[in-house]
Amino acid sequence: MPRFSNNIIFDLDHLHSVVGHFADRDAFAFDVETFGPNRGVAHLAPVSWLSMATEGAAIVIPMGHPNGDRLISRATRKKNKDTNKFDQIPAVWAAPPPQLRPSQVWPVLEPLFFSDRLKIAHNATFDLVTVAKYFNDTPPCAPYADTIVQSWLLDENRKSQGLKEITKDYWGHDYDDEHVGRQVEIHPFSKVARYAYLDAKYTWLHWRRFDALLQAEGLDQIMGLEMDVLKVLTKMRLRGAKVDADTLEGLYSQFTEELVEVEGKVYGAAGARFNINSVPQKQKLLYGPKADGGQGLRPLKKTDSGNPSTDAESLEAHPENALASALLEYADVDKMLNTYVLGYMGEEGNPKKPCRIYDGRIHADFVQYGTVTGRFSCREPNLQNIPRPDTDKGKQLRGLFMADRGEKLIVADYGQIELVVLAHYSQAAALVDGFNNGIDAHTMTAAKVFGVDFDEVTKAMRSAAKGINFAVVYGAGPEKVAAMASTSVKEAKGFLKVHQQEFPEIYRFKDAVLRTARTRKPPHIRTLLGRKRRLPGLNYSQKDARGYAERQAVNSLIQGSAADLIKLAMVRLDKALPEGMDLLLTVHDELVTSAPADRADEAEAIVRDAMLGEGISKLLSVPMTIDLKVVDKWAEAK
DNA sequence: CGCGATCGCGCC
DNA sequence: AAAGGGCGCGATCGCG
Repeated sequence: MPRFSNNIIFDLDHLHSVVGHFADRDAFAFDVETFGPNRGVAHLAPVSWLSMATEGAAIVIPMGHPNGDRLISRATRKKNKDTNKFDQIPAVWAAPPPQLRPSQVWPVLEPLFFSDRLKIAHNATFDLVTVAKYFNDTPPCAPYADTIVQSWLLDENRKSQGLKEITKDYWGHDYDDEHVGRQVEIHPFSKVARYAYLDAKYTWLHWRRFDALLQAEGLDQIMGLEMDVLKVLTKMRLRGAKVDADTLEGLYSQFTEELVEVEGKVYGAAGARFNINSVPQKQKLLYGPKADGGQGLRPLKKTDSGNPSTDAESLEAHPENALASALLEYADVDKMLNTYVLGYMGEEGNPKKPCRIYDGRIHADFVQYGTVTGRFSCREPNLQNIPRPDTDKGKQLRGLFMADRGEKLIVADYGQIELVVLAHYSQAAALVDGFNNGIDAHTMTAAKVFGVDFDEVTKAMRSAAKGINFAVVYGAGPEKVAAMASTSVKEAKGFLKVHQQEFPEIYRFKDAVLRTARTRKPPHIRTLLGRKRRLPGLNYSQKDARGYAERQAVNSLIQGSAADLIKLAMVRLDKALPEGMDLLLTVHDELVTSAPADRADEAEAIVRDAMLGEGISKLLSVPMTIDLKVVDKWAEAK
């Protein structure tokens, strides 16, 4: 095989011989180029290029690229007389060279992609799910390595973990100034060939480099967990979560109607029509002098740029004002309709708002490298911020996510996972005792802070204690605690002082975390399973900047350890689930699994063991708990 | 017209 | 710069 020369495969004999060479190696990197309107939707995107690389060699396989290299007419913009907008006229290229067809290529690759060789990709879930459609919706099998996850474990604070960015940073090579990968089908053949080849080549080079760095930093264990997680995420993405499309249509009508009605209320109260979503206009109308048509209200707080805030908290401070109340109503309906209902349905003819439901299911992208703490993020759409079923609309929206016919959802979430982790690390006696005796953590905190028995804790006391516990985990000050407990700042200071007396171990723990973290180079914490969060700010000389880093450090240890635990639970669950049962969603401390209705009991036991069994519980000195419900709709849990 | 910043808000 | 940690997304607005 040639050394990293641009080796393009045009015929089956060549393909066979190349695949044979790759099969002789333990590991290879691969990358797909997709095209067409669904090029970014992994489970739909058709592949026009596959590139592969291993030690000293890389190849590209074109299979349907539409362009040759000779330019016939360049891209232009033309004014459309009807729409009065510019139409993009793409460049026209000479005919492409004859290429292998996908139906010829993939069967030859099958033995390699389903072998025990290590398959390496950058953002591997995308490539694996993309390739799956050529193999009966089955993704290539493990073992996997993902250079985007490696890059993230090595530097979680990096702005972008994209292949182009890290290649520039680590190798000093900027090879995609023309953004060829964004839309390969508008570029000439040779340019795309070179691009695809470099993607695979650098994926390989990054893997080698990162693998050594991860070992050197003691991050190989957590990388192992993440690669097990990757397999689970690939299955989740392929499966998707079923949504009730008919009910969704109904919600569209209902919310649209309601929005029009509330809009009328807003304009009535304002005395005129205006751009109802414009923050500057709302500021004028709410806080401007009455002489100018404003309401003359007193602002509660300011935005970052110094203007009076129009957020819900500010509007709620004026319950007697009709405009403020109407705007609150409007914002709620607007959010539900535009972010959720239309976010899933999409808008006809709006490429920025595509329909997210494909086969009756939403195939969200749980982003493994999406946070600095180790949690997942989720996008297109985000299924981790669906309204809770506490309100009518929340119930309706969460109720869209339902079990398939003849199936049930098993919804399980960890109880107070962050406080359990805090108890484990701090060994705060009161907290540990509370968890050992199955007492609600906020009630326990309230009893200690207010000096009463557990059964004497009132709602208000528990609510204040909840605020205090949040303050501990997030590092909030007395002002925030006061706001949460709706008391004075002075009283909140008192609460925090008593808390410190009753839970001294927590404060000693925090100090110890920071002391240790500061001595490391660079300053960082390590979570329960060894994940790093680097916090250079811990050594800043400026007090408030350092304080911010200190809050992040403590929170990252707790939040990141909780993330480690649920990731481990996901891997255990996926391994234990038999055919026909699937993990669908993961929401920080919650897992949603589907199973045949007549096997719900079996599924429940599997979920319980995955989340609480020996392999998990041994990691903490405090007992974990879960709240588990078997339901038809997600909204019915809780 | 595309892009980033800002504001605001849904979740854990 | 930041005294509540972590996200993604929609609408607006100003910039190039």
